[in-house]
Amino acid sequence: MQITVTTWNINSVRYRIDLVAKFIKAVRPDILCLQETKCPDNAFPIKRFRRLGYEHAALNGQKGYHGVVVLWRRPFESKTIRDYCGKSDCRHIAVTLGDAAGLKDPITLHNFYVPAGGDIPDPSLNAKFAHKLAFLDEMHADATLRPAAAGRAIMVGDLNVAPLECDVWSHKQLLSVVSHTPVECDKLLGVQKAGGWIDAVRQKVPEPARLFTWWSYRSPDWTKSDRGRRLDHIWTSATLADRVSAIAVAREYRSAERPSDHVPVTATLDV
DNA sequence: ATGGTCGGCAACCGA
Repeated sequence: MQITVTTWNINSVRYRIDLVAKFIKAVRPDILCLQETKCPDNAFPIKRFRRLGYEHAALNGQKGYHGVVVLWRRPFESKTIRDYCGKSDCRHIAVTLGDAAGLKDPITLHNFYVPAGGDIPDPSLNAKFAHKLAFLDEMHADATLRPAAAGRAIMVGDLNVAPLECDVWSHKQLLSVVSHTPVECDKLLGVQKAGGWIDAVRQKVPEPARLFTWWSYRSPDWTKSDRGRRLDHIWTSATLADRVSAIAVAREYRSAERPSDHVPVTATLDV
């Protein structure tokens, strides 16, 4: 069975619902993972997604900030929400795809929204950066994020770290910019290594090819300078790594009317 | 070197 999985930081799902619908009609992903929905569960546009073909939704939203969701055309086996750093700020949701959807060997799918970390890359001066580092430490320590032991798994999301030199427009100029500082890059790669995760995107677009998924709202013309970063990720357990047949970064959505600052990233897998 | 732009929600927070 072939499935396509999309991850997209949508920066308000209600504000950009028509753009999401346009993407769905064009790409028709089986599973859609959104971050920064900024929408409490009781206000989520569930009917619109149902009309677009997604009968099943696993929601973890709140008012105003953060929020993640997984939408699927088929039923989930189970849904799990984990809180990190003692906060219930809607940055994680996991679902299991299994029997009910015709999958003999189940797959756990994690959808993350890692804290951005503020501007100052010093945890003693900036509580938001300290929170980001602690969040990555908890991910590292989380046994449920170790598919090497637990079986088939996919991890997607806005991880808010561009870990490789070719994940940013200028490695040197971003060394002290939050999202590409060595400490957070090391921690994210540590999470990856501890779980035996394979970076599915970099498997298809290997170093040193530059690849970005986010461009700041603050640059007046993002296409001219192309000063982007790869903050959005799709990882698979080693058992699924050779099942990834394609990766697509839908860059053109950054040029949409009223765009998100992130673009959709889609993986195609034979499961 | 600095400030630049978003969305939520109604003054700033978080990004």
